Amino acid sequence: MNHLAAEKPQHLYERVKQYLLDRMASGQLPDGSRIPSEYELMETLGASRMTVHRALREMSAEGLLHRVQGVGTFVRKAEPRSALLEIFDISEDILRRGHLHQSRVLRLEAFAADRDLAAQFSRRAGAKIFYSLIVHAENNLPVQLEERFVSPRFAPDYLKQDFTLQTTNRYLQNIAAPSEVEHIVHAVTADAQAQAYLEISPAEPCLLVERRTWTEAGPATRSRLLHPGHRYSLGSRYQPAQPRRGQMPSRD
Amino acid sequence: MNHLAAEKPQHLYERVKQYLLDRMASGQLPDGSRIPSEYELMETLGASRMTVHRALREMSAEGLLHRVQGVGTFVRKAEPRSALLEIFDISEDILRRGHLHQSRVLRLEAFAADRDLAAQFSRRAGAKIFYSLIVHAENNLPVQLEERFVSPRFAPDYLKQDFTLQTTNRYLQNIAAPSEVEHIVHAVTADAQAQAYLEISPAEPCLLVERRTWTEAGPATRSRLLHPGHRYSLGSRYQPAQPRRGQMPSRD
DNA sequence: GGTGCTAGGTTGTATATACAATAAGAGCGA
DNA sequence: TCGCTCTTATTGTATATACAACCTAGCACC
Repeated sequence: MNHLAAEKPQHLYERVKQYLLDRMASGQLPDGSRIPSEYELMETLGASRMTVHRALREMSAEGLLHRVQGVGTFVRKAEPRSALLEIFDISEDILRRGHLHQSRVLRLEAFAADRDLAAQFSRRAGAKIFYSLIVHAENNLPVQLEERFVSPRFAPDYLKQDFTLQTTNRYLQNIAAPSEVEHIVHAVTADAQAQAYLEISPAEPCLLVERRTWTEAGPATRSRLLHPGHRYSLGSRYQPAQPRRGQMPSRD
Repeated sequence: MNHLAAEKPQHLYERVKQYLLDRMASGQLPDGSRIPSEYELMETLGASRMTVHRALREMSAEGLLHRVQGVGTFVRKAEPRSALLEIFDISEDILRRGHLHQSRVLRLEAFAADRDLAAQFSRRAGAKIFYSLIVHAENNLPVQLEERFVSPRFAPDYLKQDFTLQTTNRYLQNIAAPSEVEHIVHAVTADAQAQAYLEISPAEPCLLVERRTWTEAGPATRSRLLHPGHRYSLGSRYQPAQPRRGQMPSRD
């Protein structure tokens, strides 16, 4: 548990990024302001221009900076492209609306993975994988069917938890933040059992969010979050930062 | 139609990318296969290793390739899905997969807005609003029905454009980047007409992305992007930035 | 047979250098 | 004042080089 925020990244170009992120966070480089030129950063940080350039180019691609050839590099308001899917803890979502959140744990068990599932967790067929199936309700109306596979290596005590008190998501986040996350959003129809759990009609289209996470040690979790289409949708709203004058060359 | 595809990228590292995309599209580099090493590409394409390396690193960051130090570089299967909130230009998405993109403009006209729509654009009922309805196809299969309302104040020449040559998205982006964007993702069933345009069955669940943009001058566009659920999904994959792990919300 | 070491191939990072492309401003002249 | 050119600052691309990190396969050794 790194209560110390400033663990130094290993690579130099990452330290350049970190340096700028820190200064942006501390307010020394506010939104829209111009940051030091590549040459200045080169001297300040003792890195070569190519290394500084790489760091800035990547931060530009990530939407954190905006660069204009011949002019300079500017701070762009952090683009919460992940706001839509980064957190995705259903209970927080519901509580934020001031509604009642309840979980019903339908299954919580270990089982032997078939070949496909085992392969996704980098195991041999038959390896033990934890499994949970939970219905989340908002004001007593089901809004999410959460099916989750968890690597025992990642969360050995998964089966001992009481997930009516704490969501799986929060529990797993507290073990270790993933180093990589993948989300895929589908529109599907639920199978008969899922329809029963969610108390919906057969014709109801559903949003299916497939979420997979990895840590440095390998695959950690795989989940399928099924939402009734008429009760739930995903949204985000944000302001991309813009340079004060002149229009930006569309895309960096 | 998409003469865009044949256009030679100007920069060398982009040509390296294009070379690989072409070979991936033509089947010479199937999903999962190993691509030539940096040294081999260096000799084949006459670029330096650093340039090849940059191209591969970027394609890896884009999710097109998978690289393992000490082993090699492999083609990662390109699923038909768009990066969730980053690009959202369907043609770029399709072309990036090396597929054929075609647009069919069904309607492109002005009409008098009813009260609700007018209110969204901060106008009085009866105000003139531009409207377009376009089907986008990937390899001759419809993948998106794009319905769009545009403020005449924002894009006065909207109706004069040929949107088979340039997507609405790209045209509007070139006018001015929005200062604010909102996305909402729903799961729905299409109405009869949309089913016909998308060539899907009545039971097929669809992803509906509602997108609204604003500029400093006020509301600019409002769109509804409808995707057949079995042909298209939205996805994102990323590595959370380092400082984010275990980070406490600015208490110091 | 197993174990450990080594060599070779591949990707990852860092640097110095060179030149190109772009934008803003200084200076100058009509 | 207007318009033009030149200079300067800054970012963008390309290359050669060096070394580090990592994986695999093969081989010697016990």
